[in-house]
Amino acid sequence: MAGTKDRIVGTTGELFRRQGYTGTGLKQIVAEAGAPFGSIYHFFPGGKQQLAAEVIRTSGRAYQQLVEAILDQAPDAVTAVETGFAAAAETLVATGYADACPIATVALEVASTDETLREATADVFAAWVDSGATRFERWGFGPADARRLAIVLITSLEGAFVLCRAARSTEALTAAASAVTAAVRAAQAGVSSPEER
Amino acid sequence: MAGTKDRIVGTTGELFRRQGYTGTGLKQIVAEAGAPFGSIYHFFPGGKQQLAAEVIRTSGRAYQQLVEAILDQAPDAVTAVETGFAAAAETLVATGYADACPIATVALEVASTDETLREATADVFAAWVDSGATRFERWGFGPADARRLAIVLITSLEGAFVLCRAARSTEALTAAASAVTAAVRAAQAGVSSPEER
DNA sequence: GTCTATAATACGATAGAC
DNA sequence: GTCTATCGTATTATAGAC
Repeated sequence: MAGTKDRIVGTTGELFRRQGYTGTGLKQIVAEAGAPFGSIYHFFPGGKQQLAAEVIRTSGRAYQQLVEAILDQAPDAVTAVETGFAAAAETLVATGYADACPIATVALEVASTDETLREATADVFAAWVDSGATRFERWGFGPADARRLAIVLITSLEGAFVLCRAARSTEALTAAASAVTAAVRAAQAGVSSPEER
Repeated sequence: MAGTKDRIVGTTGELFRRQGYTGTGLKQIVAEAGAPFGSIYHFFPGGKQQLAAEVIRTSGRAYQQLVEAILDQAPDAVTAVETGFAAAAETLVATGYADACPIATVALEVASTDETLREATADVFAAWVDSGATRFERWGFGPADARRLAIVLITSLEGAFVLCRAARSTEALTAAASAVTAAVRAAQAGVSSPEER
């Protein structure tokens, strides 16, 4: 089965991840999705922008669930972080450094050019932060630390993706993971400033 | 003065930072640079790709010197990190969340679509890492830790830029800074893996 | 070298037959 | 609801006058 609309959203998500928003044409989308051109404007009367908004939210939700599945298997925060970054590195290599964050490229493109789509990316990131914070709280951190660590986790992952895709190397993911675990351990020790040791 | 070529490169850099590579047209570039259209192909026979390659390397070098100037004023690594992230946040707010990393958007766009430009972005990031590593060595870290911390610094900055520009908030930069300082302090303590405590 | 006009093509979007 | 043909307008790139 797989309805035409879902097929359009799915392939658009893959194309956005590799080529970005402005770099992906509607013609290419329908060609790769095996859909007639008119279907886009039938399902998305708002055109490319409306399609993009739905793609951002859909792929953002899917990626969140993927990461949650990995994090929820880990017994503690440090293990979760290490497993998550290792999985990200594996995916990156397996896809020829193409499949990293599904919305980062689009997020940077639209941040200063399209307010509607910027809000869509902001909503996705906010949901990711909430999801991560919930898990850090489960692992015993207070609300403030949990939120901060969730942001650290996501920013480190996003930044590493940028360097890894450019350099075609996973080194940045390894380095970033070490910083996140350092931040986690510092919070576990109850200090976000130095002192003891 | 300011030669036509330099003016084209400069405005292209500003446009790339806000709109990305595919989102910026050559017509818009010459219009904003106050240059005739033909000048682009006079100075850059290779067209948009050659112009982009030069813009990536030029703006990458400029941003590196800007960051180095900030880092070199700090007495120690932690102060340098904190000052650097604070400066980035100030710039971000002052420019309406437009001026973050000059090449990140382009780097993600071309990573899987243009091998020539991907290499240009990779070279820039590599130079940044070397520059940062040199400074961490100056602050007393061994070569391996220095390189790792430099990568941590850059990835954290890049990732925070993504979230900050999307959310129009500097919270991610603050959180990211705390992780970098945690990583720096962990390296200072001589442990990058757990054990003692 | 500077600048303009234009070619060839791709874009997003629309109209309308089926 | 599916599909095609097409409309304007963008794009990159080129040719050629000055």
